[in-house]
Amino acid sequence: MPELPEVEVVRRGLARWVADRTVADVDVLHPRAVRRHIAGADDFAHRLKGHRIGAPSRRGKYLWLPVEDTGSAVLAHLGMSGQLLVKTQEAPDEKHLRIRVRFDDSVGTELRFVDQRTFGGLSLHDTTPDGLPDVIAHIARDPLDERFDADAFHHALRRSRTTIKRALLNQSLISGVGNIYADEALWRARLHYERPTATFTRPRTSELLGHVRDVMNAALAVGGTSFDSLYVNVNGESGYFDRSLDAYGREGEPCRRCGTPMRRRPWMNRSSYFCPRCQRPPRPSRLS
DNA sequence: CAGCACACCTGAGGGC
DNA sequence: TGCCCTCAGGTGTGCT
Repeated sequence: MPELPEVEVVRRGLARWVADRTVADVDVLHPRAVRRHIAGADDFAHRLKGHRIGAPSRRGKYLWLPVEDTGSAVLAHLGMSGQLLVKTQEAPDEKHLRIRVRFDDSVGTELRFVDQRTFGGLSLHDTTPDGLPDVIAHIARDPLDERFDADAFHHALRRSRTTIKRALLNQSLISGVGNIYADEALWRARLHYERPTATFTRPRTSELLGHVRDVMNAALAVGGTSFDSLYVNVNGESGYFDRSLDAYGREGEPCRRCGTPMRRRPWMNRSSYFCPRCQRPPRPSRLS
């Protein structure tokens, strides 16, 4: 599942292989891939055709490509299985090819949006004065953004009657963290996923944020190393990062700190992985 | 209004 | 062999 580091590597690939090229033609092969573009597939294609693509940006798991001279941008979310691939025009279509973008140049490559489970998609939106697509104005800055507001995040934790993993996955408080990196950061911070946030001290919040950044930077470092070689990461063919995970998916395997078998618990229609010894559950609270 | 459940998808994998 | 069930999970929506 693409989370922030994966999306950032895709963004870098787009900056290298797609920015500054002019769109010749767009094929939407599956309507669901543009479902967030309310005006429909034909409108999406028409509004891109003939326009030059600017430098890609990212916030959390969203990335966008400015469409020059239009005040709009192509917003992309990869969902759970989406990939943005740069392929030669001769390459055979992928089984789950949803959108193809051809360019008006002689480079010989095209941009493809491929998505098996169709949770992701592309859409065109007006941009706010600071260049952000209007529909993601509610998405918080991510922890790798130098303007991420750690104080605001901490105060939101204090204010909320929620638990820490819910807060980490709440993209309006902190963006870019998904189920995998949430479990990883909580394991590193020795925090149980159901710990209430209202009592977090500032040092505890800071330490957790540090672990979130560390685990993301580690993934980014791995993904960033091979990104120059080909289109390896922008096309995702080698899969997502070879993550060396300490918590996620390790049910029954020994905790890498204390050796206690890791556990998996159903949680919000997904799973939480944790060490029952390092990450003690909070005492039941009478606060409702 | 905050918090939470649920719909949306498809393919892999396990049980029988 | 094949059918059915479960699981994977980010986001927007709608309900309490």
